[in-house]
Amino acid sequence: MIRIGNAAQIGLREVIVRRLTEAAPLGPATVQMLRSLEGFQTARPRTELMAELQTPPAQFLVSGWAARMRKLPDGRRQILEFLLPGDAIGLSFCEHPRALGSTCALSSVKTLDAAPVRAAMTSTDPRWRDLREALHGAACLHEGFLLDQVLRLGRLTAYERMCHLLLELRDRLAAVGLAEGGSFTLNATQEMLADATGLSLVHVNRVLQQMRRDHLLDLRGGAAQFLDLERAAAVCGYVAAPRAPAPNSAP
Amino acid sequence: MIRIGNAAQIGLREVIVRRLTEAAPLGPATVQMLRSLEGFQTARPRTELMAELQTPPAQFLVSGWAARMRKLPDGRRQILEFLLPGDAIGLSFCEHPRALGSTCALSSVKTLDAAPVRAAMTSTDPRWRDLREALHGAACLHEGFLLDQVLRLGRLTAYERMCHLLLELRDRLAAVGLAEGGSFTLNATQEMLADATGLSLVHVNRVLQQMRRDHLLDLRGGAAQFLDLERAAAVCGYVAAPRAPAPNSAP
DNA sequence: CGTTTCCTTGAGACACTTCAATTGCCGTGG
DNA sequence: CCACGGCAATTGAAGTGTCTCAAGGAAACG
Repeated sequence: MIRIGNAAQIGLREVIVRRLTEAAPLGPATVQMLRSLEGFQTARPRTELMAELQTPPAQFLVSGWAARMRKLPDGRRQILEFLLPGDAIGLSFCEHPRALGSTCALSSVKTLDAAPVRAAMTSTDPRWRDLREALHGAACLHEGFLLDQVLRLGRLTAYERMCHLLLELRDRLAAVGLAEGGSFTLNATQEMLADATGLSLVHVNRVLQQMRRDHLLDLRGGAAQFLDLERAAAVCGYVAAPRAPAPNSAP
Repeated sequence: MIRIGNAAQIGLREVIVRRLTEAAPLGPATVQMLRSLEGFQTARPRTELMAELQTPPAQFLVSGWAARMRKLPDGRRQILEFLLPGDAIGLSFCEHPRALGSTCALSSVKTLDAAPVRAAMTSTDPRWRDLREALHGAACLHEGFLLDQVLRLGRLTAYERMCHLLLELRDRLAAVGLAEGGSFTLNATQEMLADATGLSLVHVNRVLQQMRRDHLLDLRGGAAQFLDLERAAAVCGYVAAPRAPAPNSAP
């Protein structure tokens, strides 16, 4: 990790606000606080952001992709979950450092120090009540994604798995303004997709080609585009995570 | 669900105390409170304890096994996680009801109302600080089990998966005094094991037989017994979850 | 430009699934 | 008491989804 200068990176903070707003509404004071966070860092691809069992320095991922993963002694790897811009690293409500997997940068990554947010989270200051609610909500969404991952790996075919995963990534990116319709930037190699879906690299390649032939997904370089989101969702039984809790949604 | 009379079921509450104590030490007042919980209910096998997306009445599972699961329209099912005696149902820190899966009884099940615990959890009363810590710790363990499940489904072979899962179940049961050495009661059919490991029923049967032939696991009826816990752990790369946080363990 | 990383393709092997049928085990009811 | 039905465990045989091994091409990078 290398400290970088205070360049014009105000825009990067916006993903944090968007990410938390989808979990619960934020007051102006909180938004102001998030927008004034300081302490950027960068990390190169394939470097470890946070080792297993380590007490984590709280950070927000503001640019690039990362992943929590576990490795087996014989070299097998499993990506437990992807971390996208706006996601927190080491900011769980669990203060116990547990073997929750090591966190690695998948692409070039920028992070922002989240110490003030951690402080607000553990305090009982009524000023940050909205923030705590939002972090709570975000943790719930997070757990939902983990359950989706279990379902994918356990009961979906390779084709369905890939489709389901890419739809989830698209949704999460769209929530912070990083996807336009079916289009988004895929900051991961096919090998990483393999480690996430529990498939072999070769098979991932074949599945992606099949999706292309089916006119479901167009993927060239890092640019992914779903050609028909509804059909894609139908193919793999994908249901979007509940977003910003609509007021008065339930009677 | 049927209310049952106030029979002599004080012993059942003990699993709750044990389960929480392994996460964080509890003061006498808290133990007293847990031991005086009221409101037993029973549920028959294969009945739904809690529907998806529903606001849950907080409960403790005190006897029998349950599971959180998701179902696909075509009949495929995936068990997301097992719920064992001492585990909480609908007592997460997430108050948002989200599609976290429906909860079903796998065997005959007894539950205990946890409303007082939920109240203590959401309050800031310093009396229940230890309880909140323990619930926190339990939530961390819980997340760890979910990550283990992802690793199993993604990167372990059928044989390893089964071994890994059964070792986890043994450990969790041992933590509340329901396993003696390698022996424990398996409150699940082979079909349920299949739904948990993402395998077919037939293959589960064959894997279990192979484990028996390897003198790794003896399984007849509901009685399971690991013949060599260390060898079993080595076979599948199992590492036990960190238990009761040993005081002064880290410098 | 050379080197590395990533993607692509082919062919054979095997882990696991599906289908189908049998067995043993209860609890029920005649 | 035995016949019955349902559920769980077991077994066999055939099919297939996915993996491994091996190699070639294409793009990215210094």
